[in-house]
Amino acid sequence: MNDDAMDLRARNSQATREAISHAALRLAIEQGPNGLALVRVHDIATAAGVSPRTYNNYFSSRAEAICAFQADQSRRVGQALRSRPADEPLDQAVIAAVIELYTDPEPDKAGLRMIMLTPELEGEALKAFSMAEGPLAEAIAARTGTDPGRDLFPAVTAAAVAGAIRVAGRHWLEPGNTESFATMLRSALTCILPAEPHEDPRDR
Amino acid sequence: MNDDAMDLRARNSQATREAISHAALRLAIEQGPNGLALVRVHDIATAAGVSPRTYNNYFSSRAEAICAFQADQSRRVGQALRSRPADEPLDQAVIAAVIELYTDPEPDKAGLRMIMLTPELEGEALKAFSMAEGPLAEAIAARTGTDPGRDLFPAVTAAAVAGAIRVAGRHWLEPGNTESFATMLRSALTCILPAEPHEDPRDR
DNA sequence: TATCGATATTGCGTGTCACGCACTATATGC
DNA sequence: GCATATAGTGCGTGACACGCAATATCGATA
Repeated sequence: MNDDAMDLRARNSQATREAISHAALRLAIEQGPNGLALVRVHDIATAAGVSPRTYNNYFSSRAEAICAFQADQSRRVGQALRSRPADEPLDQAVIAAVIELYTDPEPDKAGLRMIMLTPELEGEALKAFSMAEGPLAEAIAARTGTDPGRDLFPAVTAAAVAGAIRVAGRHWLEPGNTESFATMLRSALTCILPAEPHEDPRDR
Repeated sequence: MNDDAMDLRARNSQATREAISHAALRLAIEQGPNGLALVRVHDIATAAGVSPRTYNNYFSSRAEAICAFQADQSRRVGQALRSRPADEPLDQAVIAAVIELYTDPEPDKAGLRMIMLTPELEGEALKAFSMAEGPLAEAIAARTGTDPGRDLFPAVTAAAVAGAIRVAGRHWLEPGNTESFATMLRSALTCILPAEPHEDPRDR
């Protein structure tokens, strides 16, 4: 995660990756949610200062490049939860972690709008948000002491959290909306987070 | 939904749609999760008895055709919830509706495995499951008397339910697993369903 | 039942894309 | 400073999605 932790090659690689992804998102935003077809691979590559073939070494579709930032963000949720104090109740820890992660740099409304409101990006956007589920489920399992192999709670909760973030984003983008993103996230997450995992009566 | 409720033309349309989708899924299963590239559009069209161009009138990608059944299934969740008795508590109603819908015809394990375990299908599979969210959120809002414009509860719960179904499916597919799909669904849904919507302290 | 009109199906052409392969340039480690 | 692993690139290919226009087919109505 820290650039210092990576060797020089990996850092360069990461840099071009971000250059491509950033260029892709920027160009997509310029054309708006209905002009995605106008964003050609050649343009993205040129804007990022690489050849089209190189673009394709990093991403296997335009959608993937455009949504890469959201995907990376999602991947960090698990780690964010792990960095919360261990004695914090699960619900508060998750809420705090998510809010911190999604509002530390001012969230990019244009980018989120592009990703969530472009029909051709729907699948990739869902993939991006669902990237949080795996690591998050593990972090939840670690925190609650549940075995993710037997108990569905961690995976289900992780999926629910990812869904709540998505819904919060959607509502945040809605036209007449004055609330902050943090507020929307808290409202959404509160809907599905119990303080402790339920006892499943079927558990053995 | 009832065939009788549709125009004859619409019924034929639906029939070819299903023929194409069915052929696509069948061919995909034959090649397995790692041979999706071998399923050509031409093969799907031929197997369905239509021209390649016609296939493309119904679906705009192979992935969409393959996942169409799951998508249709998801679309029915809202209606299934509405058909539960009005005095049933929300959690029980949702659980009963989902189990009924997903186990009435014996669930197609091979199809589910194909859809959920094929990397190239991941985005489309997520889209398919998320198809449930819209109608389901409306049904939940209707049942709980909440205004989906102001309150995030219906949308968030719908997303959580869709996620829980997904996770249940994933676990159901896991190798050493003797439980029935219904059991997995109940376990998963129990993790995220409160009997009643929470009071959001921020509500006004 | 015969005819008309709407609609589904199809063929063709086009632009784009993803990717395998082989070659070159670059920089990393010794 | 040199050998070598790794990133970047050019070219060629196969497949795909889709617009357009012509045709076949079906369903309703008199």
